[in-house]
Amino acid sequence: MPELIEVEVYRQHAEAVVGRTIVDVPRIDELGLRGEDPHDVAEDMIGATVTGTNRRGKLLMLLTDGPVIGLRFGMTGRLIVDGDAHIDALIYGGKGNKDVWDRYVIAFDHGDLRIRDPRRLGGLELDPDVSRLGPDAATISGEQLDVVIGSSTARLKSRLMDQYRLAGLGNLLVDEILWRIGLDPAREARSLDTAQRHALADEIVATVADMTERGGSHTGDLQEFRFDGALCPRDGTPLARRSIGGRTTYSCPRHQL
DNA sequence: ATTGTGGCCTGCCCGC
DNA sequence: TGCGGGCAGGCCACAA
Repeated sequence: MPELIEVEVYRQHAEAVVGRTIVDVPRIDELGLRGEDPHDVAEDMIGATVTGTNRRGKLLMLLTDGPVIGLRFGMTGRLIVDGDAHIDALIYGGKGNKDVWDRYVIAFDHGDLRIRDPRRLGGLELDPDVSRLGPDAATISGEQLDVVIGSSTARLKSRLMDQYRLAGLGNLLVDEILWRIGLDPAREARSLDTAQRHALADEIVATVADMTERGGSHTGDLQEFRFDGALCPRDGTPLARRSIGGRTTYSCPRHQL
């Protein structure tokens, strides 16, 4: 579920643990450690005091006087601070909420922080290489997006979802943005002229801001029409459902060109 | 190098 | 009610 918007909310809630010291890592899911040894990772975290938080795209970081703790949420991860699960409205599937899905638990001198992730596609990485991520989509400028798109022959949607080029956009946000601005997700990225690239950057920023205000990535105007046979809420044309870049994609064949 | 594909995991929903 | 298939808002390794 989490795209940039949700992760930013997680970051704000994670601020509550600034100043606390890690005393234990009682649960750590080996699957999301990129091959690192769970015991070693836990040992490196214990004793560290959290000094702040940061976010780049969908990557949440806990800054400490030791390693930076990078947290990823995959498709279904949620952040729970001191037992309080925020963004309940965004719960994957609508209801599930079980302790056994707590894949990572970081215990502090008081309270704890956990990642509850049914599908185990999230992860934890110490000192993640943030420089490999593109600029954050929430504040992307026209000039920056011009670089992101460059002369790429990839499909526009794929380029916008490439976290190494532009960080933060997921499947839902990209579909919403391209629907709003009227661009075909399947067209070649490089086919956008300069004016279109600048307009698209503005649309990205505006859409992220709008959906943040509304309450999340799932609150877009297109969201409720993401099903087979739905009609475009703007012009009534049957929406196209395609797989682009391996992601299910909805678009309007009439006004997205 | 860039781009596209498949797979990882698990839970849920739909149709039989 | 039970079961199988398909699907899911992310990311990575790998192939062409």
